[in-house]
Amino acid sequence: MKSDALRGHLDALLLAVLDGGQLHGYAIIEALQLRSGGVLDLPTGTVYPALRRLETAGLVVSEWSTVGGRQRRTYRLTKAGQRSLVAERTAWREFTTVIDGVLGGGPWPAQA
Amino acid sequence: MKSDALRGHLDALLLAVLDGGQLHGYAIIEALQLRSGGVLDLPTGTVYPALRRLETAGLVVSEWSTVGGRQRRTYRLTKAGQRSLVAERTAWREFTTVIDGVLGGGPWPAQA
DNA sequence: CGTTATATGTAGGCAGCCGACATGTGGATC
DNA sequence: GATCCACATGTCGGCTGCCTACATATAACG
Repeated sequence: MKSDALRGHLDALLLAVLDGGQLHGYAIIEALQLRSGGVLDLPTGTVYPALRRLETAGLVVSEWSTVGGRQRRTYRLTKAGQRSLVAERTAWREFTTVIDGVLGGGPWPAQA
Repeated sequence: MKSDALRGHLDALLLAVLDGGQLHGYAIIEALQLRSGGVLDLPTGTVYPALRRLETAGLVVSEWSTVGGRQRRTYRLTKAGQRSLVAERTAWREFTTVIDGVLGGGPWPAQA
């Protein structure tokens, strides 16, 4: 899958995995791999800055902890983040409907 | 719909409308509006350069004509373009499947 | 004669994602 | 006890691609 396709949908993915419970960055990457059947393998250079952006936007909050001597920054959704996730899911559905409508139609899918 | 979402899918849209028959740039924009129910309103600054790119890539060819005193550049799919469209449709299906899998799952969609 | 619809095009900018790199711990292997 | 890998976080620079704004020209309508 060409990486450009992800553009603009990354936030939705991150919010979605965090909807299943709080996770730290590394675990988020693993969760995305698992949920996507191994297709999504997002680099840290993509995920970590994205999480910071979400936190700046108030959609997630983070908390440091130490597990087995290792530093972890655990993120969880805020109320605003949950609302945003709902909006993202709706936007995604609309988006796919529109693209499907254009791609799907054979010669011409009848207008209006 | 935020325009970033389109990233990486524009080529597929253009190829798809041209699959219904040859069209000139302006008509392509109108066709996309029509097929999307008015949601897609792509600016000329997006569509025209994209068509040039597709032509450079050998996926479409263009031909000038004059209709009612107005210059038109009409594009049509090449064999490579049709093949590319098939590939784009497949990629789109895989893409939506993956994202749906991540977004859709409630708390956890059962692994592997 | 001015405005709108038709029709094409370019240049510059911005945002998002990624590649490469840097840093540090813990456990296993040799 | 040294080395290597998995775990864990982070930054910076760059590329790519879409959009805004602008420029141009004809036809039709008022």
